[in-house]
Amino acid sequence: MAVSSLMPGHLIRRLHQISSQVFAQRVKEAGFDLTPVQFAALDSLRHHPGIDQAGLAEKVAKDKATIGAVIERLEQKGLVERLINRHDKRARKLTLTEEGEAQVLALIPVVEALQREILPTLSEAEYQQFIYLAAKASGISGGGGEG
Amino acid sequence: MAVSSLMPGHLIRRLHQISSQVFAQRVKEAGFDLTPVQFAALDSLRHHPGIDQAGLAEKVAKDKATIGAVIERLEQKGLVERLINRHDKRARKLTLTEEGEAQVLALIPVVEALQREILPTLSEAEYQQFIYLAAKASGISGGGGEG
DNA sequence: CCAAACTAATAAGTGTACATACTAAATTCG
DNA sequence: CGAATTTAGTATGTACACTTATTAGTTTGG
Repeated sequence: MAVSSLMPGHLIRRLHQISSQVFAQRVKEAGFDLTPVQFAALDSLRHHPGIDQAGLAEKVAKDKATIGAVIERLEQKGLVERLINRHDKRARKLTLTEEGEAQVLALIPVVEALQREILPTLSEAEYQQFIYLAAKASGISGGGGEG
Repeated sequence: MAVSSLMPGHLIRRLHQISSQVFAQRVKEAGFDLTPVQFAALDSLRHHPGIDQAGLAEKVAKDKATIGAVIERLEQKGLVERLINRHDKRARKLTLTEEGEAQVLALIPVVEALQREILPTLSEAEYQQFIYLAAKASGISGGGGEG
């Protein structure tokens, strides 16, 4: 078989695709129109109201140019408000609109439920092991604490 | 912390980013200019010369529209040749050029070596476990065979 | 044989994702 | 205070990744 097939890089790309597809399908079925990144941004915003784009970019581990585009679309959908910070006119304070908050709250159980479907062939023990390894590898939790 | 942070979907996205970045850096250092997908396509082509775009799309688990664009770029770089199939004028037979084959062969050890760097914080046992779980979850190898 | 169904590839449109370059504003330092 | 640096955000360009629609060619069925 091709050299690359069993390598982490290739496997991760495949999982990323599967994950995106499951997410898109379930969210659409639930009657919403949000991508994984848009949901992550909204969820992060719910926990950090008033954060600026650079701060949000760091929270969701994305480029600031990417986040700019994501926020742009969320603003157009009326889910996020962008206000210039009085104390720093370069920065924009981001907050969820009522509609934005309503959509995140409605989607949280949907998103939680679909996680298991991303890895349907893993047993429960394997699923937990995967989360542990992926979290450790991605630096989110190297062995306990939270950031 | 944000609801989404410890979910497979989010973790997989982070790993995908890390993977892409490590790949880009190491390949660039080695003096080449190929993305992960371009490498995967070339490697697959090495194993299946004369395949058409739809077939290649299936091999690397990508959309045929995506593969069309990837092949387009590889053709422009002179790494792939695209010839209309005599027996089916809709299809294009893909083959590596000499330069294309040379680049894949030169990159294989580089790509193999960088895999470990994608997951540097995992122990060797954890690394093997991750590959096993990811392969099982992505349907590439549920416990042995090849696809 | 020819219309209908199917298939390979391209085209167009949306959404990440990142690098680089640029503008504007804030901070630092002499 | 004013120049140099840093920072926040936007703009541009490249590269995936997928959906839907279209074009061109092939196969099938009546």
